[in-house]
Amino acid sequence: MSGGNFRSVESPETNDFSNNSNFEFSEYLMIGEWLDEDPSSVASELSVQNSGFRANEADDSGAGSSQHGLSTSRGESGSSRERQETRERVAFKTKSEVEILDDGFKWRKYGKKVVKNSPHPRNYYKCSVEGCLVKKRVERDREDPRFVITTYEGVHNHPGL
DNA sequence: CGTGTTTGACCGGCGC
DNA sequence: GCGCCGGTCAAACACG
Repeated sequence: MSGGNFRSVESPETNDFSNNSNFEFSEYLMIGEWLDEDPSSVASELSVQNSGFRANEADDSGAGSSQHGLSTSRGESGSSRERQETRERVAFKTKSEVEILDDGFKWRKYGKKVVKNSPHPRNYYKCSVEGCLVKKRVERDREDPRFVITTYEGVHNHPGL
């Protein structure tokens, strides 16, 4: 991996996705956008939109240019309770054969676990940027392996935006 | 040499 | 109190 940049400034290399259908239509479904204190809106808001997500198989060169709307900065209210930042959870259901979805940021895998509820393993990623405590959870749909559930947790802090 | 990936073990919370 | 489940860390390794 050597994306280097988080967004824009893609390598001049030619993206040849022949064997693997690199559908750029990447459509993601916003499963839910809820806070730790508002789990009522889970799986309630379903929106189908088109973004600049791109599915890569292994080698990727073009950094997708995506500007998430994750900016629900919520001031800390709870006195002595939990840390700060790391509450916004956004689940995306993307139709992709690969789990490596380049959202424009670099992620470092820090663990893999198999949940009993799914015959597929769940991958845990964290932003490689220091100071950025954003975490990403990637999991496959247990009934539709062709779908990938990507859950973003937290907001990016690095000056990349 | 550095970074990131990989796998297993460990831990905390919750349920029973 | 123990068992289960999910989540995280850590050491080693692979690769550029």
